[in-house]
Amino acid sequence: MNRYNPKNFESKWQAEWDKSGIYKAQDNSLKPKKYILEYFPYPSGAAMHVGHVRNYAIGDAMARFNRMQGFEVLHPMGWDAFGLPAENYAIKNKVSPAVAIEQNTKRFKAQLNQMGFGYDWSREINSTDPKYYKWTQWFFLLLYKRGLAYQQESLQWWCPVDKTVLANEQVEAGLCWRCGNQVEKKSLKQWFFKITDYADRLLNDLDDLNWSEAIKSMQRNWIGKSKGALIDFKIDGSSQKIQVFTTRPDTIFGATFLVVAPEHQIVNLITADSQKTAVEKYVKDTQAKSEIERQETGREKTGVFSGTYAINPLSNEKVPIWIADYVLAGYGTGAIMAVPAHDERDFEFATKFNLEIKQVISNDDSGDGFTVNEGGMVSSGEFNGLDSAQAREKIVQKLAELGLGVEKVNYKMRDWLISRQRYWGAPIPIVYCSKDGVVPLDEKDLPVLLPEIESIEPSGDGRSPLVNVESFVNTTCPKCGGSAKRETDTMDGFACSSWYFLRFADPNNDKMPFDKSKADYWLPVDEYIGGAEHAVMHLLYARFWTKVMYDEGLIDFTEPFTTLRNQGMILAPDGNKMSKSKGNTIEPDGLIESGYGADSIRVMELFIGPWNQASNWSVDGLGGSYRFLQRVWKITSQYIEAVDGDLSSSSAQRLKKIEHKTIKKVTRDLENLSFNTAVATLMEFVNDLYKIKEESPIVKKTAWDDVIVSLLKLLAPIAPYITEELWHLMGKEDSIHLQAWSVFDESLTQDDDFELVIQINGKVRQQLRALNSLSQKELIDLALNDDKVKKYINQNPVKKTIVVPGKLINFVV
RNA sequence: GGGCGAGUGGCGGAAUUGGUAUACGCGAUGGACUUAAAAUCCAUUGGCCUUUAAAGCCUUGAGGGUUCGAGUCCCUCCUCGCCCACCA
Repeated sequence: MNRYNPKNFESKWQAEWDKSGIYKAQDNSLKPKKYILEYFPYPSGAAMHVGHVRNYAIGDAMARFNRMQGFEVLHPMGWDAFGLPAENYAIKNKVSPAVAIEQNTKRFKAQLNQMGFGYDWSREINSTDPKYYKWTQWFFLLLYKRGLAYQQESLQWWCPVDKTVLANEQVEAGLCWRCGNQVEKKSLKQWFFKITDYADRLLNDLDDLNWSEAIKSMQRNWIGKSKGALIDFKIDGSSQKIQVFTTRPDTIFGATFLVVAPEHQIVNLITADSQKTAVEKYVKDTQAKSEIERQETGREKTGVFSGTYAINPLSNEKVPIWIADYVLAGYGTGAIMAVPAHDERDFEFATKFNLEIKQVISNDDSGDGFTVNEGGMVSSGEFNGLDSAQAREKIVQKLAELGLGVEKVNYKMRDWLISRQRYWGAPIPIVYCSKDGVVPLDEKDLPVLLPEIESIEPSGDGRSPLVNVESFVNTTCPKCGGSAKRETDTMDGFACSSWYFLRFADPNNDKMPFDKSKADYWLPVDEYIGGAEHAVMHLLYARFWTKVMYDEGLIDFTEPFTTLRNQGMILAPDGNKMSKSKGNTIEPDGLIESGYGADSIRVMELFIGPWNQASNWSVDGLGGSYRFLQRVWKITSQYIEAVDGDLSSSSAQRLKKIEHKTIKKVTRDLENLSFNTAVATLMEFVNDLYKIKEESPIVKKTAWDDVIVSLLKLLAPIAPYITEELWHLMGKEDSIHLQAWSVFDESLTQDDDFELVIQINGKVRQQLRALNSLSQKELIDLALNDDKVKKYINQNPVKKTIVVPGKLINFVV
């Protein structure tokens, strides 16, 4: 047989697997199902590098392992092709996005195929296909129908580089999540999805998900639920009032001033003439500050006195009203009651501007009192002596009686802004009629096709390039039949990815987005694999849509992804993130071309370290993976070519034993996603086989049959090509990937004896072989008769003897 | 500042319920094969330690504790990574 040369057979098997359709998932299977999904990729201009590949290598190993274990596996792939990355690539390269997407998907698909990933390509979807986005538009109408899509004019995040608005989730520390440039605020009329209606459910249902705590806490943090109260402060000498939100109504007697955000509408009203110039200047200065500046931490507090006072509703004290940008206009009511004695920020502000600081909670270890969170109420009138937690309720009760306060739950999460002033997205299925106003389209009018146009560059005037396409804009009103204009904004790409996992269950349905029975069979996704970067975007949106679909009765489950797996990043050998701009990407294509083959890369991706930890790519390490596969090739071909003969029964027994031990260990490792140790175990297995072969040469059709079959099967999920090739060289029929997983016999994994470790005072001093059948007393006698042990005990009396059966003895002397 | 996670050889990393620390791989060194190289195969490879051997001692970020026994459990501290960050 030839030497191991992956070039000789990898593309052959790709074609063969494709032809025989071995990865097709059956909708009506009697087997238990397993839906394994990797995030569907953006087919951007940059090809996939070995970092991206890891994601798919993990999913593919899981899919193959589960298939061999008897599950009906759905492992599909598609393209998240709408959105800025694809569009920007198209603009930069002066091609139409549609053409760019076609080229890039082709390239990505070829890369996935050459890596040997087993997808059910009969279910391939593309979010830019009208057959797909028809249903994305259908979901828009569903949300509209359910009162969850609405239009509103307000200040929005605007990216001046990408020339579109962005959702809250898509702005990271004042920067656009896509291009990394500073965003601005711009007032525009926009479409929103009312995700805030689902805030509580999105929060509560997290508890039962098998997701990492990191991602769950990111979502909890993002939803940002806090319980508190709305409290009205009358403005002194006016009938007007200021409403504040606080989580600590118990501290109200310590509220020595109010602070309102500079953007608050009431600012003009409360500004006294004497302070007019100062306030106007402050408000203007604030506007000039970038979002980044405003969000800088450790920044010194700034603010200005309005010149007016409010009345504390319980203490009836006159408290000054200040204007400061440390209060955010968009959260709560945009105004706070400041309690400097018990809030660090208020304390800092009060100290700087010499405002009164009044302690209202104290406890025994309180010191100066300013750090006390909970304790007994002081200086709080009738509430003195109460515990702060109790006072919280009593005070809200009292305020409610006075008609000045009410309990309130607040969320940091805002509604999801989904309009984009860009060309490359699914058109929003809405028309504006001079007679009927805003009119949603009928389902029969879907899809609203995205017209092919020449200039797709956004103008930056807050309108999408589609406004210039008259044939698109001018239409008729579905209600009155009169002339109407289409909405020209397109939907956020995240709308497309909020339901794609359902489409895979029924990808070619042209009557419905999916058939309910198919969705209920395949969904929820059992294993969802991808990076952590989607924690508060895609993963929150998809959960929201799923709940809406459940409420509409389209599906019977409320969470889309039962288990979420965030794989660790593969970094460049220098430890940096791989990126095209840094020029440090390593693509699989070249490695395959130079002879390593896809299997070596796959072994390396999984062997490099725990699947959920970041690792640096190593070219030397890849050589090690290749050598391992070569040894597998060699030992298998020696077995195939061997001449029949005899094998000593002790060698046969040894083979059997290591085979079953290996099956046991690898099975457990794959169940636990411990791919790196599974590979290590297989390497040890092969090393052992070499040793045994050395002692007694391989003979055919004896103990070696099962051993080699098991070796190939155990390796198949990780290295599908070499195992398939060797499987067929052995003369086997069908694909190895459709075979049943090897099972181990527990009794065959047991040894007759074990290495007894003998410790004296906790230090290992001797190791002896001991039979499993020995009693504790016999073990102790065995140990005490050993010369070395005798030497260490040195005739001292043994105070204590600890025997761990099957493992060790510790003598305390 | 808050949350989550992690610190083990020259490097990536391994270690069921506390029970032989350093599996497996890389790198390195020596050897076999070869005219030579590559490839392959074999051996060695935590530190004190410098040629070998024996013996000993030390070693899982630092310090303490529990225990017959701690990488693993508890306390204090240090460092790094990721996420969030003036959310009242």
